[in-house]
Amino acid sequence: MQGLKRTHYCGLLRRSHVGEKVVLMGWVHRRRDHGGVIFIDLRDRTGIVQVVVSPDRSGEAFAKAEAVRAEYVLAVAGRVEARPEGTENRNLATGEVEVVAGELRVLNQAKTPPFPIEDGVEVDENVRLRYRYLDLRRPEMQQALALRHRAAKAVRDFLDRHGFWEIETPMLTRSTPEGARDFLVPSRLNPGCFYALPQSPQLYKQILMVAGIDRYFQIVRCFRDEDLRADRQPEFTQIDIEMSFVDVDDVLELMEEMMVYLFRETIGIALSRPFPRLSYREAMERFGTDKPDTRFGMELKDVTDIALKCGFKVFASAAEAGGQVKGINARGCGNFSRKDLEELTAFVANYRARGLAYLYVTPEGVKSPIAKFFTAEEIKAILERLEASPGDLLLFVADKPEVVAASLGALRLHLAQRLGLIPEGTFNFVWVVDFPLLTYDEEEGRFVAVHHPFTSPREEDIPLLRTDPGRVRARAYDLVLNGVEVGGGSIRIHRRDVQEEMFAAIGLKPQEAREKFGFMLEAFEYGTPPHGGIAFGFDRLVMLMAGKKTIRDVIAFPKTQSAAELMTRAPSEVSPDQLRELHIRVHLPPEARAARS
RNA sequence: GGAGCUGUGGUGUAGUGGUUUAACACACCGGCCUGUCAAGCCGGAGAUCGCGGGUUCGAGUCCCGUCAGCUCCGCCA
Repeated sequence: MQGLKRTHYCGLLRRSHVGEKVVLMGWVHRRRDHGGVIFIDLRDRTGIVQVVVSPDRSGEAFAKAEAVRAEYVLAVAGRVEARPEGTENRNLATGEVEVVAGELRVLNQAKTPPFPIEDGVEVDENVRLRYRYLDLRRPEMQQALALRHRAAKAVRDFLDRHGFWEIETPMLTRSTPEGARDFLVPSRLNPGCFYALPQSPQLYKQILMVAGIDRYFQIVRCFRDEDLRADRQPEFTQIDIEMSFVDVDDVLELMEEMMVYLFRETIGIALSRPFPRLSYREAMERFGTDKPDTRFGMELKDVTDIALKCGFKVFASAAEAGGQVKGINARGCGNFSRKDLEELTAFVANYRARGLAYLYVTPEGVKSPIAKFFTAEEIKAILERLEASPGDLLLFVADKPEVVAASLGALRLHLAQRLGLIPEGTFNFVWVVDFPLLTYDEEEGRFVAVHHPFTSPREEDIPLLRTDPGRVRARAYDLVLNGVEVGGGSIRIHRRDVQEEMFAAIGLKPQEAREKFGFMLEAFEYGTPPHGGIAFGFDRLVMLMAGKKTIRDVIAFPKTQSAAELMTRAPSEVSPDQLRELHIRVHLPPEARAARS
């Protein structure tokens, strides 16, 4: 830096610094050349301060400033002065002062950036990711990363204070059945064998409980080779936690405390405890999802009983076939057009709903093509059930329960967004508890674990494992924030016999179980404490705290939907030598081969 | 695997139900300018419209395919 040493950060200069000689280092945010005087907004991660370069103060600095361009890296030595009366800038934290340059050095030049380095830009994400180092210069991105850092720090501080040890677990692990697709890593020293990157440190953290660690946590990268979403990346970060000698309430209470601490320390939000709890069943019934957004109403209402006896065949037959008919009240949407309804119908079709029935509620009664199929009493009952009043629009789906829940649950969110019903800046936590332990997978033709195969069933439901697996309730819990699943965990099975029953219930033969999880079963024979834990999606938490819509905005170097990293252009092909060493031969399908050439 | 949206100078957009020098703003370059802070004024350069094919006398515009980004379904214990 040509002998200069930075004394202050740009964004932190205040009136109290007036008169001080300072040396600043930073990037040229903007240059305003008035011919006789040049203003340079100098930016570092703390913010911006105005540097004044005048030929009256330093002819040499002025000459250099004339050649300076956006994003040049400068060192500026000068004096902090109060801005002349009337030239203060209230939009700037440093707006009361300016630095009058005595000396200016260009530490580096810069090409013109491909997009402006400022907040609120709507640049193609392609371009942002390709030039991520420029994207990350934008103040809002830096604030997001700073928040992420503070959040991690708060979590570490809290857990440390509560006796948790942060212990690292392997990244090169064994591939296990169940769950997401694994990322595999070939082993050079063991030809034909592969490691898997961890989907989570699940097994290790339970083993740590067997090892008597008592309280463990880790802020840890996890990998799942599945398709991406706004809140899903192939590698993501979990706050992974496990505790011994605890039951559900112990975990939930401590984790609530942690959330309260986290939100207060990072974004100054006071959360109130305890967080509400909903059973899985109630969540599905009222919101059509196991991760309900409770920031607004418009809950699903069941009218299956009315539908069963009504003359509308679509409703009646769905109800008779063991399905459901449910509706939501889109309040004040009586002005929706034919076209609006077509759009909504297309929307629910995404969730395999075959149609969307509607009733306009007017002062004169209901208006709807299906109204004629209902008696006056039935209409009255429906209006009461949905708490309808004139001007409302009632929307119904009749189908299998899963389809009704998925489509109306999504429609509820969609309408709320469209109608602006979702209050910004509020944080509604809710625990969802009493998940089913198992669910039947049609494709696999067997029961699969809803959570994971180490989740403990409720004690009283253990006998059902053999007789009626679908009815077994799990000692599992999810933490949901504003409709986003931010965490989930369970009390684990700590007895070998129960674990074996569980494996049997998911159709894992004893021999397979021994092959895949033998180490675990063996460990469980050596004195395993009752234990349980939870893992939080750290990216999702930070996303919500930062008010972002995608976790990409709180990850320094995220991947695109096709799992590519546009800056380094990963993934890439590797050399034949590398493959040979790993004993791997690539066999591409014909269409991929065509695309390469 | 599937559905939808987007793709036009560096960036963001406009672009007639088909034909001219493809328009605008910002950025960029040059000039002027001593108090601006989205500085201002004057001038200039810069896009064959993601890519490929088709229809047509003629395609940024229509059709088909493909690629990329995004949102969603499936998938994600």
